Amino acid sequence: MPFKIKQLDEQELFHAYYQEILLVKSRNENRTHEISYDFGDCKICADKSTGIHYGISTCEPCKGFFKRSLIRHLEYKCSQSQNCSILPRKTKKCKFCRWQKCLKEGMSVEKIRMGRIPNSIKKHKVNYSIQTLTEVNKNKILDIYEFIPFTFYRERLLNKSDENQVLVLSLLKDKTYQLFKECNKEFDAFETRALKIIQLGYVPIEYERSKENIDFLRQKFFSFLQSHALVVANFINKLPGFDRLDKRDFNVMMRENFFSMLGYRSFKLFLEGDCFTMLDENIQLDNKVASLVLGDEIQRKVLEFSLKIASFKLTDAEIALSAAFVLTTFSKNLLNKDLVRELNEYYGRALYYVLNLNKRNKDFLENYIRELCRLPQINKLFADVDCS
DNA sequence: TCTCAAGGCCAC
DNA sequence: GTGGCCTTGAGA
Repeated sequence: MPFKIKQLDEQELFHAYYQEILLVKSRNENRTHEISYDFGDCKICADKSTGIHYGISTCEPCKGFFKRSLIRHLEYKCSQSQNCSILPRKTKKCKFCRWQKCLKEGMSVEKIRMGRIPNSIKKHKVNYSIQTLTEVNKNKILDIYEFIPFTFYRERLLNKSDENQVLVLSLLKDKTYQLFKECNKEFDAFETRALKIIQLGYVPIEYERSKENIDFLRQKFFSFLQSHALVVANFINKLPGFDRLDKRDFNVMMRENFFSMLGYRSFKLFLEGDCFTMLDENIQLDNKVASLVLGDEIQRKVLEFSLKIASFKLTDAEIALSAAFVLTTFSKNLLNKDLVRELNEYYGRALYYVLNLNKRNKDFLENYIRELCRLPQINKLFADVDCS
């Protein structure tokens, strides 16, 4: 998996590369050699990938399977519980689960891209001779960098190739975006609903300020927060590099960013001066409900802040990377601070890369960062609400 | 011109 | 039906 930030320590990694280089050397002595770009593992079955097929990195069999299934997938049925593992080089894979995994990983005919990938990204030409290799000193890792193919690991070790940085940041952006989208499907549906009812002429429902109503809504709000916790935990668990967090730090990260994450899930639902997040299929967490649940003052502050963030009209990729960046920026009481600092470096750069891609100007960046800095304060405001 | 993903073909 | 290999054609 090219997205894992660390599976081997640097010594192990260096050793692995060194062995690989010696193997390549024995096959290609004294000639110019091109090391092809490594597509990594097939996203469906973890076999060796042969390229980008229907939008994602897959092996030939999974490419063929997806192609055949475009017509046949309706016939597929799972005889187990629809969570069969899709293993490489096994012909008896469950077709239903394999097809579901193709969809989940993002295979689609809409993502078909013809033509070549720019050489600047895809290939790195290296010239070497026996002479050079025999001079390689195992203790001087820097000397060997010139022979290491472009990979995420090399980026981590080298931090000096512009081309590779773009590739890594782009992969990180895509993966984070995909994970966020996956976790936030429910809220995306709220957005569709919101746009529809705004078009029809939105009128908020009135709730009487009775103790009974407040208790009822608080209970709904609490259940809503429980399901939000599951979504955030799932998102954090799957983010590249975050699997290295231990349980304690994971909990700290969850606690210290719980409501910031709710914000990132729902900023797009702040429309027309109101909030269109749904506590369940019937109850909208609009301004009036929020006032009953949180109290007037907190509701007003949260609304003002959320409308401000909503006004930036962030793209989905910006939202996803901001969420990951915030998680690593505002988690303070951690044991493994170095790890989170390292993750913060990556996600911060990926976010900056996306903001640049979207041609965000200096004013935008300054204003956005200024608002981001208010997140811990808003988070605390929320956390102090007594929902009991 | 070259690269590479899509789709075709066919042995298994 | 699967998957390895080949041809085709888009695009850098």
